[in-house]
Amino acid sequence: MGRWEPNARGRLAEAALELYSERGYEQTTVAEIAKRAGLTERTFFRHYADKREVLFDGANALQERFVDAVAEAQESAAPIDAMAAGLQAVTDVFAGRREYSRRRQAVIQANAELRERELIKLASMSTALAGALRGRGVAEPVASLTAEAGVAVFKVGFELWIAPAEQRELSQVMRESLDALKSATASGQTV
Amino acid sequence: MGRWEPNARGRLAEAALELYSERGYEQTTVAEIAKRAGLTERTFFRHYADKREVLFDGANALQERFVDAVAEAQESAAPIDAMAAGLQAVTDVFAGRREYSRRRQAVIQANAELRERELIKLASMSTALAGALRGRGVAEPVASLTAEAGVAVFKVGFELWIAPAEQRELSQVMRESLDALKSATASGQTV
DNA sequence: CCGTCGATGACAGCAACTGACATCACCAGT
DNA sequence: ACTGGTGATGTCAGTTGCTGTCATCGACGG
Repeated sequence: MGRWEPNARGRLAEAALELYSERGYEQTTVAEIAKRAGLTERTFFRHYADKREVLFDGANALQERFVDAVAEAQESAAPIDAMAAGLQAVTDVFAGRREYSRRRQAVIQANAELRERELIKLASMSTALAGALRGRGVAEPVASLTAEAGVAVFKVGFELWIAPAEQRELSQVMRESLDALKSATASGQTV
Repeated sequence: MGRWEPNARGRLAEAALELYSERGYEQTTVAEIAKRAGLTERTFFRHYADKREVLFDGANALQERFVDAVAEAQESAAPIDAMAAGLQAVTDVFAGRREYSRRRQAVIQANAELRERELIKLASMSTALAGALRGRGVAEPVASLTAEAGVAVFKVGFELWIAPAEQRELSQVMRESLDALKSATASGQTV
């Protein structure tokens, strides 16, 4: 049985998204995913820590890109502007994947456990971003708050981008999301 | 066996926090929690949806208080200032419970599943707060972003408040956390 | 005294996840 | 060509979170 097709991970991820879409996350068993990928349940758990993780394979790459861009932003840039650079950098990870993103997000939003998992990925990003900001000399709690705010902008921007009617580019939506945050947190104005 | 001591829920919550503290969340079985509370495993699941939920009994009350305060803030107040009112209203839920909060938070931070659950509670708050802001006439995406920012301020402020050496009042820490956010999101400054 | 109702116990069962061990293809070194 | 090691997989048994179902018991109103 040492014979194996390449790309086992990818086949598992694909099979999982299909099944979660077709019959729902809870109604899908890991054994079914494994079977569709031509593998066994045990092997699924060797590739993914649990039934949720299979939907979040790209999270690491996304976080790295975000963090690196923030860390390498212009030295003179204010924290919020370093975040802006990160938000722009992250944009092209999703190039040409709007439809895929919609499918995946629909599955996630339909299930609380999956939403939990997404939130902890975002929280991990936030922690890492705060670290990057500290590396730029930003003190706490400003670093953490800026990171949280940046992740909020990403989250809201992304959701706008995958909205049914939306046509604009992700990078533009992100810019507008960031501008909305800036205006919202500027006190003494009625928006 | 219809005989039952009052406060079954409370006893379960207490037993759970104790056991999670003593031997860790994963090393504790639901059967053990139930036994310490003088009940059976089945009864545990009648009171709490799952093994995590037992630590989040107060989440509803907290959210209601936050949301109500935002909804009832001065009509003329800008969104961010309505959030400030909410943040202040929420502080006295924790009055005299700093030590308890530390114990509970230590358990949560030590386990990823529990952190996930906490994050989804905060996300629920954020959604509800955005709704309250919309009720005040705030448009999207400003409402969502303001809500997310407010929750971030709460989260960071709370963590500062339970830090080992911290002595200040929660309401004061919250104020400072909010001020830090405002300065952080004001572009064109080096902080 | 009776019937209903709410909280619980008892039991069976599913599915997520883990540990341990065997198997097989492949590859490097001899 | 033989050999030993390595990595990916299969197999199997077991624990535990969680659910459905039914029975039991005490309280309470009539």
